[in-house]
Amino acid sequence: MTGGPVPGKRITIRDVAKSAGVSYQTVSRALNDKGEIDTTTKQRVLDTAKRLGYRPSRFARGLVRQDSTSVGLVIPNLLNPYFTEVAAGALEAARRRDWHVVVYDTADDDAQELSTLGMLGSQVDAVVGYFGQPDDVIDRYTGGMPVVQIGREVVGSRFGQIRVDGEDGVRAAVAHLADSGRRHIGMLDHDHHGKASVRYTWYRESMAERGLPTYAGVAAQSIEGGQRAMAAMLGEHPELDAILTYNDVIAIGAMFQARLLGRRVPAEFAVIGFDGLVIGSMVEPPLSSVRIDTREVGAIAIGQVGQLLAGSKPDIATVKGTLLLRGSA
Amino acid sequence: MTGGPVPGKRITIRDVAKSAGVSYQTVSRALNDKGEIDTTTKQRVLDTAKRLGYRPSRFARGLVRQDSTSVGLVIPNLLNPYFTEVAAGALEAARRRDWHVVVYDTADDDAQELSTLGMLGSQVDAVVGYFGQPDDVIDRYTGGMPVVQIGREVVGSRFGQIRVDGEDGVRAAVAHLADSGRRHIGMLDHDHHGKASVRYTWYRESMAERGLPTYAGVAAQSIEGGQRAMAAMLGEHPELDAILTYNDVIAIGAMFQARLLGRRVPAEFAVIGFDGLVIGSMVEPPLSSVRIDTREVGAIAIGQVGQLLAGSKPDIATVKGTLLLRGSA
DNA sequence: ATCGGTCACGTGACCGGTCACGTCTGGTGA
DNA sequence: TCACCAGACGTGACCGGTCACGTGACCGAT
Repeated sequence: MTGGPVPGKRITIRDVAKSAGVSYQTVSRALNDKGEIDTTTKQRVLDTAKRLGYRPSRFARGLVRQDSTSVGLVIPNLLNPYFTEVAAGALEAARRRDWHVVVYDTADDDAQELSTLGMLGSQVDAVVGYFGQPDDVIDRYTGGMPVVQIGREVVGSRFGQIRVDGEDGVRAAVAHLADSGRRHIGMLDHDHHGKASVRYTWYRESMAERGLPTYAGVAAQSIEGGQRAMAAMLGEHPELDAILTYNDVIAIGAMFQARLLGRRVPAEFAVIGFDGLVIGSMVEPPLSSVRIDTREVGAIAIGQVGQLLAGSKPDIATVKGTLLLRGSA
Repeated sequence: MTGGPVPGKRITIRDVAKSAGVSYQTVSRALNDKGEIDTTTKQRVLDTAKRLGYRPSRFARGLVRQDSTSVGLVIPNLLNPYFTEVAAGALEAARRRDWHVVVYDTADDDAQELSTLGMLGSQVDAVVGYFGQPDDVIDRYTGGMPVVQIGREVVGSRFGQIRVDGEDGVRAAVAHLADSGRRHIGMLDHDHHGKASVRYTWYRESMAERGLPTYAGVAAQSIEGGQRAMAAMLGEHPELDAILTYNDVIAIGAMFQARLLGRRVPAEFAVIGFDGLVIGSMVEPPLSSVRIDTREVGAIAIGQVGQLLAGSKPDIATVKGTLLLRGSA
């Protein structure tokens, strides 16, 4: 009557069989609703299975009947809509091939990333994602599995790669700002690992071409992060009349903070983000941004997985960013 | 020299062994960096493995060494920030227990949901999520696995359950609107399966208590959906001076549309959403809402999984919604 | 009475790995 | 020279299921 699962040992199909007085095949039949089994026997088996707290092993089950391909999508932060938009794009593309996608959040944490990659090996057939670790580490942890990296600048690994090329977009953004009379254009980069992003490089080069001074700051990739960084930057450089940001999330926070500090946007202060998120059009004023086609990024990633699984190494794909003017600049 | 993976058959560890002229145990040693193997042999094995395109079976590997618990989180739509906030809460709680969480998006599609649940059985140890299917169907597809349902009104199944109780919050919202002189308060419900949500019931009862007329509309759960529904509703009932919505995403679209149609918010037209999303504070004006503690929902869900895995059935948990006034009402 | 067919169930093999142990080889000390 | 030992590798069992097939009981038909 007590029953209940025993802590130490796993309950197998054979335990159920023994307890119910049948062979394990009969248990399997009862569990999987196959025919060729007496109704009363089936019920008895089902009852003892429940009483014993039996749960089938996902591995043993998967070992026999091979499921469809499943792709792991590793993203640093579910709360950043950019990643969920990419994920949605990948989901959609995978759906067309009848693949499954499982999403993993690494919380922007290196240890989590490794732990995730480790378990990934026994969960999916291929991995797509944004990784912080160097290639060789990822290689070790994924153990030969197809891997597609998004937005990584390092080239020439065995992985599939998608480059996000926002150079023209950033140049256009700077041009737009300068042409509308802005002279003190800053940039809020990410604060990741303490090294500047390529986006910052694009900004600096564009500014240099025009002989404009640069103002650099870094922000945590959240709305609050953008707010704090904007407050600090405006405190230090009140003369600023425009800001570019590493991404839209930071931009939204920055714009919000700038308005809190009395700057009228876009009249006195212009904001241009990066990503072109949908929610950018809902803030006030609607956020201008260097837009990336997130859906396409996701779709390309899935496409590269297909090529890798088929055994060929795909070319590096490039997705270009384009300036999207909405209202904040 | 050609090598390459053969399409039809899976390459096993024994294929590699045969091709390298060793036993499969030696291959296993080489692959797993175990000792007791000659360096040159190891290299030779590694080379042939790569040449053959060998990839270890995730199932066979998992069968032997049992990995840590992993929980599947099934959500209808990654693009709705409410779900990603809940997911983030669950991720955080799972992280504390050293569990893994994999996120599945069902695209609000019944077939996808079933297909996902089916594969889930061989991927995770427990499932948490928002399901559209009736309990018995879910029961069949999950095959005895612990399941925690969020936001389902049907009670009394074998699953863990989390109820989102926004009744007081909705009542407070209606009270607030009525007290500030609104008389024509409508509600935009979801359009799912054609049946009204409990949130709508709460609205209707609150309105009835005050003897106010009700105005009902339905919206797809997206910003555009909210826009369209709001446009339709204002077309039909221009006298409306306030709107409640099924969730914040709809509310943001609705508010945006109301302003496009010339309504000043909150002066002439009040909007109150449901969820209390972070991005609600970034729109103009900041969105008032019946706030749900998404982080807590995620954490409770993981807690219930723990209880179910331990063999006990948790009580139904209830998370209350509270009125959060920000600016749109 | 014998045969064939169906039903309910059991037996063996297998999926693709890992682990414990056994075996073989070569080198070393007595 | 021989026993001993350690390193390198192979053999068998096993993980927990599913599937193809075999077996025995029971039934009606010939």
